[in-house]
Amino acid sequence: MVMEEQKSLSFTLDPKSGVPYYKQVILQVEMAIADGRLTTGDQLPTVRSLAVDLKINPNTISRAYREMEIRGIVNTQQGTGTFISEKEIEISAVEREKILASLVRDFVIKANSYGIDMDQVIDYLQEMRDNEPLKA
Amino acid sequence: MVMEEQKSLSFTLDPKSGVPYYKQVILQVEMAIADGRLTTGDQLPTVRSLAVDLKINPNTISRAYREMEIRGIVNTQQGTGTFISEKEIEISAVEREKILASLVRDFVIKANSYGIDMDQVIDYLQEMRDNEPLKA
Amino acid sequence: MVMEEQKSLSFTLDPKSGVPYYKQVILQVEMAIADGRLTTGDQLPTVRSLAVDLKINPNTISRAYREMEIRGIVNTQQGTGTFISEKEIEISAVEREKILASLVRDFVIKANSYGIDMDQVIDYLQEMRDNEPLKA
Amino acid sequence: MVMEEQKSLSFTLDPKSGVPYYKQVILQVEMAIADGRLTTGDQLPTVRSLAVDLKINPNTISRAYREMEIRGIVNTQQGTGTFISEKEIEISAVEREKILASLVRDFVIKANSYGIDMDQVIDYLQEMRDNEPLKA
DNA sequence: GTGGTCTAGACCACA
DNA sequence: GTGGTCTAGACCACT
Repeated sequence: MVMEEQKSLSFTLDPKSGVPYYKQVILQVEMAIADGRLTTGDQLPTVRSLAVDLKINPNTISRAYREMEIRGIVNTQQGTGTFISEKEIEISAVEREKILASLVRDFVIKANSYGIDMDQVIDYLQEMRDNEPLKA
Repeated sequence: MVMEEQKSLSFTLDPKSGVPYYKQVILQVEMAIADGRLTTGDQLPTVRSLAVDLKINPNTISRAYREMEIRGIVNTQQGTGTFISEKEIEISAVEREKILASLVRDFVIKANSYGIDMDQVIDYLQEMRDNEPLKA
Repeated sequence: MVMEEQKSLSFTLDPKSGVPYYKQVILQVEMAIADGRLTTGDQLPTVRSLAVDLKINPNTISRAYREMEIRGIVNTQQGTGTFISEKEIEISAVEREKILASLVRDFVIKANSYGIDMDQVIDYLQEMRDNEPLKA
Repeated sequence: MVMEEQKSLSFTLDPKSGVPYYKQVILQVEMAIADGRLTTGDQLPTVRSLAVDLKINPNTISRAYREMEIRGIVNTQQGTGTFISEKEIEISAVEREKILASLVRDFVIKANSYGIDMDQVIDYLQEMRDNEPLKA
């Protein structure tokens, strides 16, 4: 029997990383969406509560949320909250294959600049996937 | 006869990463030294040629080289060029891991934004690897 | 002989309109692009200078510029300035016709809700166009 | 026989306009009164039906109606409905012009973002009008 | 010189 | 209660 690891959504900030706080928040939301911890309609923590949690200024959270709103990642309703928006992805398999190929090509070139080869990447990805929670 | 592994040196910049260009250049040089693609005495591209290659302002390359000079990573000889110095570059496993993680994370997020999930990405990469086993 | 009216780019704010300052700035940039006063590569006023001009806080200008950056309208380079980005619009005539039709349909419905008919709209548009500067 | 001009009453909301929903509703009622589509004694849609129509929270419609009640624009009779009161609505030419300008401006900007310029828009609209001269 | 990030705090608007 | 806007001012990073 396997422990059903429940990867809950919790935000953390690394002050030393050099990455701005608001970007760290965005990245964490994006990753949570990518691996299924957040999906369409889910509510994000309120600006104020997350600010308290992370011990930073509410404006900084606000900025992160606003930026995601502009990008269409989340949907904000005054007085109600901020929610993961519906992603309307309607592309054919062919199209998707094309996009994937182009993304991979760019990525390989970039990884190559850092001396990272595909085996490492694949291993890393598999590890990531295997640490995912069972989706509902 | 075995194909000798050809790890070529090539620079890439990601304008959207938020990482300043000059830092991206430094990082790539360091990684190349760390994994043997560059070694003591090797010449770096000239400021101008690299600037043309990357389509950015030569000043930015200059700054990267200057900073590496200060750190003792390279040696600049007026009128001759910039060369890798004797100093050993230590890039910890942790550091490598971080870079890898950040590259992969950005990639996964981007793929996800097109509705491509990790499984598809992994499948694609594996297929790619298996079909071109000898390509660097 | 006709006076060549030179519609210069000057920003103005209407505090009474209820439209947030940063949105007013964005709208004015967008309109300037739409009618040719601003085009690819043109530099916007610096954050600070525009703030002084409009007598508002630089952060507010910053916010407007940042939002346009995210939307891909402008391109920002640290230490250099903010520039109108190249619009890469590559759509076929057929596609464009489709989009236009759909935009117009939505617009007509909306205008209708406000009791505005097409004749008024057309007149208004023609007036707008005729006030444009001669493009270089 | 002449077609009687049919100015129908229909509500629309633009989520991206930044104008709160309740204000958009009020504005549209006011415009309808101003140009005769609604007149003293006419009944407005019920809160619920309009909320369903516009797919928004009934509270938002309530608020719009409440505010119009306060301003004396409408009369709410418990259990019966909401009716246009006797008060005259004066919407100045300036006000109308403003609304028209803002609608058209948003439309032009949007079209422009797809690479469609004003001339194309005007041509399209004129053609439309000329081909369907009798359509409301 | 340029823009970027963050804070602290005020006040407003929506539900 | 929610998020939105704006200010004032500090400090940092890039050219």
